[in-house]
Amino acid sequence: MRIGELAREVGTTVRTIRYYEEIGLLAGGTERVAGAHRTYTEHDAEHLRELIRLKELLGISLDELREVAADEGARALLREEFRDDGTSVARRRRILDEFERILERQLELVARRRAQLDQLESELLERRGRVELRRAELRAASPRRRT
Amino acid sequence: MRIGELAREVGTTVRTIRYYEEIGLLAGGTERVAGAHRTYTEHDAEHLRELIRLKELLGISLDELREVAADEGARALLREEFRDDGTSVARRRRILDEFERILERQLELVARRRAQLDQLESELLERRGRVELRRAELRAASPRRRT
DNA sequence: TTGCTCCTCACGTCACGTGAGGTGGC
DNA sequence: TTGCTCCTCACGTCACGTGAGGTGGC
Repeated sequence: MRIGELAREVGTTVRTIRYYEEIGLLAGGTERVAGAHRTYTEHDAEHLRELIRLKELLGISLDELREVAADEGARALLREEFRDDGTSVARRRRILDEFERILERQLELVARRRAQLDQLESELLERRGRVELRRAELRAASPRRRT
Repeated sequence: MRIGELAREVGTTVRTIRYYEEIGLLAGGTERVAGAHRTYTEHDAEHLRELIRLKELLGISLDELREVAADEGARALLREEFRDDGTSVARRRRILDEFERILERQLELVARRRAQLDQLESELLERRGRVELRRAELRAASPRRRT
């Protein structure tokens, strides 16, 4: 797939994808000679979608995102090692530990965001409650005639 | 309160506050002669805290935030009109309608964000579940000796 | 008077947007 | 060959960060 299709598929712009490649956040698809078209796989699309979602939802900078991306890259390597028949059980246990550590970190960021969102929502709901109260007072003080 | 204290209190920077004033998002506290110190009230602090929270949590641009701010400004005016003894009951009803419309709009943005966050979380949890599964498989295949 | 905080430019930076001018594949 | 999408500069923009040089209040 070419860069335009990738952008459409993950809901971003061509410029953003090129920029992420520029700052080393995204590998430039496969290696290519200067001026040649960039090509991407469905796997690249998954990866990018993931990054954009983390950035938008968790509100982290591209620098912080780079760390997450490094985690994801490491994850891919570890996954391969895990699958290799030659890998010892002890080593496999450590790989699983590492996977969990990465996931826990992301889950904690999600939890933190959710807590903030919950508080905002409860405040908005409380305000709406007060508006309803006023409305009830108005009804009690001067009921509207039925038509 | 002066700008430094305001910044500390709402968790932002002096520069950001000045910038928001520059683009007309924030009234510059009370009117002042050029070069004089800006002063703010606790009410200004509330307002700014609100704006920053909406921006960070809902991920909206300062342009969109300006609309919300306009809503908030309108709200302050309407609130005063509501309190005025001369305001008719019918008018008060319409003011309450307006308050609710504004709150509903913000609540919907919150709901949308929450849905996205929920999906991200469920995917992370599912991944963690798969890791746990692998771990169980390892234990079954080659149990670790008790020490 | 000394510190601290404030002020106004004004240039720098991050994360892209937006052409300009040119090349590559169905 | 015509369209479309792609390419590489490179300058513009948004939302601030970061000094430079100077003034104001406890």
